[in-house]
Amino acid sequence: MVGGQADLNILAATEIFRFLPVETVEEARSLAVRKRIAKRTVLYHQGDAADTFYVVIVGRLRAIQTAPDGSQIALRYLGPGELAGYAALSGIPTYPGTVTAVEDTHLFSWSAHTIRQLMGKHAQIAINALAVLGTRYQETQTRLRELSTETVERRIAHTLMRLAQQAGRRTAQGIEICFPLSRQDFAELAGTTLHTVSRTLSAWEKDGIVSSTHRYIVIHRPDVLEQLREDTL
Amino acid sequence: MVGGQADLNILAATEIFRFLPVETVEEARSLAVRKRIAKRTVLYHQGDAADTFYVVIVGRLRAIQTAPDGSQIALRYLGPGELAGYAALSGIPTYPGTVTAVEDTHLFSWSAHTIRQLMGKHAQIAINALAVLGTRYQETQTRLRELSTETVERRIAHTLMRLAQQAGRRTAQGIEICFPLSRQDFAELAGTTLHTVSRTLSAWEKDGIVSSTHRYIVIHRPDVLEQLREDTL
DNA sequence: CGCCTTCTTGACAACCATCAAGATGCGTGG
DNA sequence: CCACGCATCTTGATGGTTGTCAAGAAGGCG
Repeated sequence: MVGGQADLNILAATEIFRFLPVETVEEARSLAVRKRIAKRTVLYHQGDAADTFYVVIVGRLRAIQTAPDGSQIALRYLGPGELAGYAALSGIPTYPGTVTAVEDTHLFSWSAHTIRQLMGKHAQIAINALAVLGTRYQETQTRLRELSTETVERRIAHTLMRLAQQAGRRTAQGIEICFPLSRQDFAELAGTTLHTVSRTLSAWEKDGIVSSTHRYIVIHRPDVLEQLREDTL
Repeated sequence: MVGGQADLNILAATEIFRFLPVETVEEARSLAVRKRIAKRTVLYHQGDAADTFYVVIVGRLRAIQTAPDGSQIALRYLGPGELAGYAALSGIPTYPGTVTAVEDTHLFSWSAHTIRQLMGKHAQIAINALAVLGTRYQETQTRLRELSTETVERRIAHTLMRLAQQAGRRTAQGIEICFPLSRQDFAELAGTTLHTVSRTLSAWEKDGIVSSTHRYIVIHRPDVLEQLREDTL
């Protein structure tokens, strides 16, 4: 389905197809289907049958979960090399969240059946997937604890540092979150409201810790945020 | 290390060694080490090197995560057939939480190295592990959303129903949570305080929805709780 | 039987969500 | 190129949910 040496190199660098013999990556590539989706379009909906598995090549996705009453939280942002649709890997029947594109995004995709067969044939793929899920699971557990025990300000600090780690770009000014993120989006990640996020970031901006211009945030003093996280309130 | 047909049957019924040829279960068993720990003792500590993987045979474990300031939440309760120490599976260097025994507990254990070799040799084990982690990950995401968007009462209802599903026993009176759980323990699961849990359960007890006697809870009217979960507040 | 853990209930206050209104700034179309 | 409109952001005022503090009751275990 997909050809070219470049694609091979790209796939070999993704979190799920790492550490594999070239011929295995080649096999995965030969079974993959390319897909492109435009900014703000939906990749799949919460509740849909989890029949496709994706790897992000270029762009960025946002996974959210919506409650019956309409309120929602952001589960995760996904960038190049990361996998989307873990439900298809795990054999979970329906997607637990909705995934939309934050930017124009290129993907590779496989049917759930295909990717599961690949894992059965090449255990390393399953082991890679396990590493990914383990890491995400751990991160979610930590968010749960933060949400449960910490004040909003510290949670916002945590959230920002996590974003920096996942999607930060070092610049002369500090670390920039390299995709557009509104106050509302940020609030859905931190488990609070856009108002509180706005107030907190304003306060930090006064102190020179961060600055933000139209949906892009730059962290000037990661050390101060780090300290905010650690200080026993 | 471990012998006996009974052990073989037990292992073949666990979530990680399901769907395997007998000889593979046999292989896993031959590499396992038995372990017993008494009520209230620690299996491993948060931050310890994740070098051992466990499967619960009899008893019950509690996984908690502690914040630097000492506050903690319950990540999960683990019963027979469930795995403990997923970090050792995923290649995460240290345990993200502390696991203690709620009751006297029998376990099988493998070194991280051994279990990872087993997965490399038998992809189905890795795929089983993936199913387990995927399910737990999804559950944690749901808890995160609940904690983020729902009122305490609804969260307590959710928590109780989840407990019923994971460790409930049908009786003439209703569904009983089949291990001792203090108000404090419950609060750490629901992400609130023991006071709020106490108040809420008292109110429900007045309405005949639940009853509780010394760390054991019985749900008389699961339907009412279910409705509480769904009603848009 | 007594101590200690667990549980209940009340009073209070703080944190943060909600409501409200205005300011800013980007994109689009004229 | 400019201006209008809409999305986004800021800031203030208010109130509710729920955590915190306090003290006593209940019940099990040694």
